[in-house]
Amino acid sequence: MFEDRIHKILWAVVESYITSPDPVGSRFVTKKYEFNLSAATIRNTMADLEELGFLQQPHTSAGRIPTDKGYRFYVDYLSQRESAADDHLTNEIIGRLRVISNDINGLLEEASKMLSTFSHYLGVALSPRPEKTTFRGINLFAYREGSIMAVFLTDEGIVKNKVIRLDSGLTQRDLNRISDYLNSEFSGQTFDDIKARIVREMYREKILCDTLIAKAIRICEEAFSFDYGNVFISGLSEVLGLPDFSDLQRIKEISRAIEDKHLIVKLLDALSHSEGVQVVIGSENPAAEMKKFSLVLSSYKEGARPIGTIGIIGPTRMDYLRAITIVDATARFITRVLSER
Amino acid sequence: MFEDRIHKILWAVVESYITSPDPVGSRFVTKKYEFNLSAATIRNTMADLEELGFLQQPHTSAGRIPTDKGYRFYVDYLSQRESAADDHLTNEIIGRLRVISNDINGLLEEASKMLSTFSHYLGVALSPRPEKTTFRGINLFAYREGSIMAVFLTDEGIVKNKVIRLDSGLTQRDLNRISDYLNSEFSGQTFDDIKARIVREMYREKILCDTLIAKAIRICEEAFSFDYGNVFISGLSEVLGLPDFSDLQRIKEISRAIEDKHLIVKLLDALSHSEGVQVVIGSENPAAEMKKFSLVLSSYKEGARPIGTIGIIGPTRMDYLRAITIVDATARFITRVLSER
DNA sequence: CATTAGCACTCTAGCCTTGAGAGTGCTAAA
DNA sequence: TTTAGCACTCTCAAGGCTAGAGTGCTAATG
Repeated sequence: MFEDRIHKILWAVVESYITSPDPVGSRFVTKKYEFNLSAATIRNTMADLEELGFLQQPHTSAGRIPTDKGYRFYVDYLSQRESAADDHLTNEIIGRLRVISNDINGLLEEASKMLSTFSHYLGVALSPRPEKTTFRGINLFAYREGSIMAVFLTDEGIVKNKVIRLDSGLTQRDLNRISDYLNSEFSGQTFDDIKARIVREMYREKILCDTLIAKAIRICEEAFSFDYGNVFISGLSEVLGLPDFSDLQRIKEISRAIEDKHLIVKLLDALSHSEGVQVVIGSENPAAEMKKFSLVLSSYKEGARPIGTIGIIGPTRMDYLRAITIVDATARFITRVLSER
Repeated sequence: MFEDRIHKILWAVVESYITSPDPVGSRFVTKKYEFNLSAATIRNTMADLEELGFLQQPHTSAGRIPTDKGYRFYVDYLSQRESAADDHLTNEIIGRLRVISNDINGLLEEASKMLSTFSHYLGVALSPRPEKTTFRGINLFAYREGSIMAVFLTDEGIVKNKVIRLDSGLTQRDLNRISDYLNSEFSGQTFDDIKARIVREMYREKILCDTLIAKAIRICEEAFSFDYGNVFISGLSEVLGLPDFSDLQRIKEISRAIEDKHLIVKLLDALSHSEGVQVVIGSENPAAEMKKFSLVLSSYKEGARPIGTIGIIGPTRMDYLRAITIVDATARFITRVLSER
């Protein structure tokens, strides 16, 4: 498995600690893993590992626990060997998700619940990043005096609505004409593309000064500027059962993270660019509030384009193998559902 | 204020306990409230109150704390005297809410946050009960093979979308005709009314057997059957700071309540029928999971019709006066916003 | 020279005791 | 009817003690 003894032992310590939250001592290692070495030798090696920054002691004369660097070693090794596909687990997840999969937000909400029930950590699912989705249709309604309600539909099956303030006496007929125009013109393009085009068009129309079209474009300008999408976070009660969250301080930290959805969105958006499942361990985390938690993330795609992110948030002492399997299976499944039409 | 000494003392105990979470003893009452009675007398009265079920002792030789019945006495008295309008608080709430108030879901989400930040308890806001809202318009899109996406707009400014499975080769033109028909036919009616009418229509159309209309009605039937609306719950981190939630057990209870939004919806829906602010204390609560918490609720209305509910969830040891003021102000404000068009 | 056995040392967690403090209930006096 | 007094009860925090686990170092071993 490993060549160096030092790696074997580090691996053993991490694995053991992940399995049960007791600091692991030298004697324990000799018993559970058969290295044919005495406790004293293990002790020396573990002292080395501590000096190298892979392990630490909660206090003198307790066993050792991994540092973030230690977990990193463990996870990197996990990733190296071909992903140990736990087919049983994968199938179970897919089986449960298959039941619903009607509209995408429902699917994502269910996915976040699934992620949490299977992992016993927090499950997170971000709806597709608005600017990456493909425009399908728009409807405009005269909503109140001076306000228009715009309702979008995207290819991904997302419905978004937005109130636009506009001081103009547009009738419902005008609005219908505008929306017909927009639908024929922009349907099938991503919002990113559309925005770029609008900027060009605006310039042209300013010169032509066609009032209706000009107004239409003004509406677009507002309508197509999006805030973040939905975030689905589940599993708080799941997490509270964990030994890692037995003290109030940590509970407060995690619950603050849950309430501050904006932070989560930014974090996940920032991190999820690379291919496949990504693991962020404790202090590797860019956000200060998250430096005590680990993230396991993956993007789901439409075709080849990654459009959104799902993942798991848990303590650094996480069952990474299981978490990676779960996240991977879920992301793949969502990707498949999105391609199936 | 009260005539009977026994009431005076009960009031004092409840108020004192609400102010700070220490069981209140007889000596403490004599000092803080000037009854010109000795501790011994207070003691006797308190023993009486315990026998009557208004107070209880956590253990022999601790002070007394109110039972749910004790709180009920306190709240009933609060309601009797004309609602002590804390104008300052009311204005502050309204001022903060005024900023947004664009679409109703945004308003409700903000309202739930406001309820929690002002009260330091959980803030809850239910979006209007779907069947009570007024239908404004519908749009149908051919979504996938065998599926139709229906998007509704209500007078209240809510957008709802629903995927309808239908194995029929309806073109987008057909769908447009159907939605035009529905819009002209049903616009301005509540979903309750519409449902009733559909049943009648269905019967007629079955006989006439006009395929398009028949299909339209089939769509309606599915489209107008709603699940619950949105629920917005905020303030978990707020609540965790409270002395009432210093032990893990209670935290788990409340977090389970937050995750089980369905329960909250059912509970609030079931309770909010009467006029004005309503207070449900601990064991008065119909749901077993909620018997340790108190609710302060009020409906918001459109015109005269109550269409949704907001409220506060907190421990039974709650600052009821403040909570009532906050809930009342918020509900009134939402009602006003909904009328302002 | 790497490995191991042995041993003294350290630190925690749990348990018990102890004493202070708070509050009660009861009785007898005012 | 109210009050003063007093013995009693119970909790909570602090201190002390022990058992247990694990370490680091040293000297012996193959």
